Amino acid sequence: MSKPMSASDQVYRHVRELILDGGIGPGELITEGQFVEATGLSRTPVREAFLRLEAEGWLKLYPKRGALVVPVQPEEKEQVLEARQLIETHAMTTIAANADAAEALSRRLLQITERTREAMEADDIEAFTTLDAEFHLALVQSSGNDILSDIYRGLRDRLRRMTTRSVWHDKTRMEVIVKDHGDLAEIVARRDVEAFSSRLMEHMRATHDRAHSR
Amino acid sequence: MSKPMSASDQVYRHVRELILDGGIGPGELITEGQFVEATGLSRTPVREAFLRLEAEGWLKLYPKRGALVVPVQPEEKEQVLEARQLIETHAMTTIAANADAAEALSRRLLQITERTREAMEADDIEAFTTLDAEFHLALVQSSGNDILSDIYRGLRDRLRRMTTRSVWHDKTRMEVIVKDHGDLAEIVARRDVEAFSSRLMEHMRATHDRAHSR
DNA sequence: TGAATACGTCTTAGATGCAAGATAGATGCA
DNA sequence: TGCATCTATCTTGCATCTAAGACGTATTCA
Repeated sequence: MSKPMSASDQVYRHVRELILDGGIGPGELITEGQFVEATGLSRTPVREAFLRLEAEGWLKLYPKRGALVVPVQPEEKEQVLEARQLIETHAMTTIAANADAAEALSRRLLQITERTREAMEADDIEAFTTLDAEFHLALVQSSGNDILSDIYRGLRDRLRRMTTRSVWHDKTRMEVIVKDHGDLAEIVARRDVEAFSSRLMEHMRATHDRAHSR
Repeated sequence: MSKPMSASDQVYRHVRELILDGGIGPGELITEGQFVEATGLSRTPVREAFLRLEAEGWLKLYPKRGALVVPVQPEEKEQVLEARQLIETHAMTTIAANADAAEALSRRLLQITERTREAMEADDIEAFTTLDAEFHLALVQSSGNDILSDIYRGLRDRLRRMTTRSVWHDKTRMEVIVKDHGDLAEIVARRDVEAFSSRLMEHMRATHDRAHSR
């Protein structure tokens, strides 16, 4: 890996990972001191990491009090899902206008899906989640709009914090995900935007929103 | 105003404004020292501002060398416009599903447009641009998705750096903007998504993309 | 002349010092 | 006891210091 990995980068990733994986928990109040002790570094890099995390919306800094891990609003999941749906469907619309692109993408997606299935069979959760992300990102990226791709990545991170870990450990659920991805790839080949949109909606609901009521 | 306005906040806004208004120019290399001198503050707050600006994508920090004002990619404007179009149209789609909401929004938009016209006639550029932003944001916000609203705000800032200042000083152009907004508000009342989408596209092209060729 | 290298300067990464704001718990008073 | 206030402690905002990386330029050597 080609990483400079400065001290503040390390702290940044460390804290970020804790937040995303739920190791810290929304609403919790953390301090610089905690991580100075934990990492053995000085306050400067810890401070910089906190600043960055605040800029990205994970923390809210309260002067002389500490840093609050921004709580997840109840409506946030709905909104993130809506935004992801919007961007992915838009990408699909773009791609559907070009038969060659659609075919190439479909092949690529099937390939990723195949690797995802292998990861599942090998019980490699790490690889599975990475490939799941890769699938959706490949779709968005193939539309060629880097800005939307960046936004999409951000949305995915936000969702990650809200999705129960158990999802990625449930074999049945993993199978459903692989099947969904296969279906979606096939729909891409057919360039059927409508079908794609509704199938994607089901897929995301099933994955991230087990107890969807409305 | 309810602003804590810490030292680093000040530097942050100062530098950010310079970048957005073109006072610094893409591709330029700036250093902490410059702003330490300019502001009389110490390196710490300047550094924090730089960090924040990097996190938001305005600067790229090169270790031991300085901070590069991220250059605008030639395709970036296209992509930002596409993303804005996507989000605004999506908002319109949501709103069109609810007759009452559509009517309320339309009224609100006409109101803002009226104030915009007044600003134009009073030659108050500052107020004019603020109200222009308010118009579009009101539209997006009325769809109720805070996350999309935040994203939209970010897109607007990016665009600001790419839009010639002259746009906001050209009386003719200002008149066109006011007229466009009036049209859009009226289309919202009619709940005609298709018309809205194409009218919006024209509007944004005319405003931000004078020399659109493709 | 031309390439390698040594050196001086500029700039930042990170450590530390200091002072002030915020809070919780102790203390004093009615 | 109940309430106000005082104080010790915790935490951060900002300043400053050290050291090391990156470059440009001058110097040396062939």
